[in-house]
Amino acid sequence: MKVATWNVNSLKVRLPQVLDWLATEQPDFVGLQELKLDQDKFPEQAIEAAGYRAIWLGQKTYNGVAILSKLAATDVVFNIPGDDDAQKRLIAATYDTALGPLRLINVYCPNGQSLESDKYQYKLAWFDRMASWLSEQVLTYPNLAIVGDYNIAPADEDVHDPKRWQGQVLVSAPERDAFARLIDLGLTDSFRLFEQPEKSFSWWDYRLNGYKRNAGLRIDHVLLSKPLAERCHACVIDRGPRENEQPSDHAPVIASLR
DNA sequence: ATGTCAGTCAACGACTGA
Repeated sequence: MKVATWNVNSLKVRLPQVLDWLATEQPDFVGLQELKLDQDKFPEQAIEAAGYRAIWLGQKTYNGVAILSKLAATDVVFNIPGDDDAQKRLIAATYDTALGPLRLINVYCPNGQSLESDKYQYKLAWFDRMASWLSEQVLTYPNLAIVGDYNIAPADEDVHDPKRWQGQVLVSAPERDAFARLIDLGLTDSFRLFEQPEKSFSWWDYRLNGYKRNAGLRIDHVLLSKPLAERCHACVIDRGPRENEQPSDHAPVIASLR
C-alpha cells in the first residue's frame, strides 16, 4: 500500500502531471497541497476518471489541500478542529483498508517567510494547535499517517548547505522543536527508517537553478504511528515529476506499507 | 539583494506569497 504526499503548487497548472503520475505510480493515497483553487473549481471529474475518489478543502489563490484515494473516506475533518483559521491547510479522513482502519491527515504547514515576519509567529502557533489536536488523534487511531508539506527541514542532513541556511526560516531551532514535538507524540519520519542517498531533498527553489544544482531541502514528510512504521518497508522521494516541463517546485514522497 | 514561478486585479504590468 502506497501513501504519498505532493505539493503541486497549483492543481490547475499541474493537473495533467498529477494524472500522469497517478497512472504510473498508482498510489493508494496521496495528499496534495497548494491546490490554489476555490472549493468549486476542484477537477473532480478528471480525478474520478483516473480511478480516484477525492476529498478537498479549496481556497482561492492560496493554500488548499486534498486527499485522493482508491477508497471512500469517512469521518472527514476540515482544518484543525475548533480552529477559526481562514487559511485552508488541513484535511483528514479515515479509510477502511486491508491493514485495518487508516487515519490519514494531510497538512500544508505555514511557510513562515522569515524569522522577523508575523507569518513566522503564525507558523509556530499553527504547529502548536496542530500538535495538541494530534495528541488526541494518536490516542484514537493506532494506524495514523500524517503526510504533507511541513515547511521544516528536520536536520542539517536535510539541507543542501547547512551553513548558509543556519538559523533561517524552514530550519530554525523553534521550527525544528515544533517538528520534534510531533515525533515525541510517537510518530516516525518514515524516510529515515531506511538508508537514503546523501543530499536527498523534496523541494528546490525555482530561482537560481535550484534543482539543477540540487540546492534543495527535505521539507515534505510522511510521519507514521508505530504500528504503521513497523509495516513500512520503503520511503522514497520521486524526483521524476520535478524533471517535467513546468514542474512543481516540490517532488512527491511515497511510503510503502505492507 | 538576488532570482522564478503562480495567482489576482485589472488591463499587459504591478503586486503577493513561496
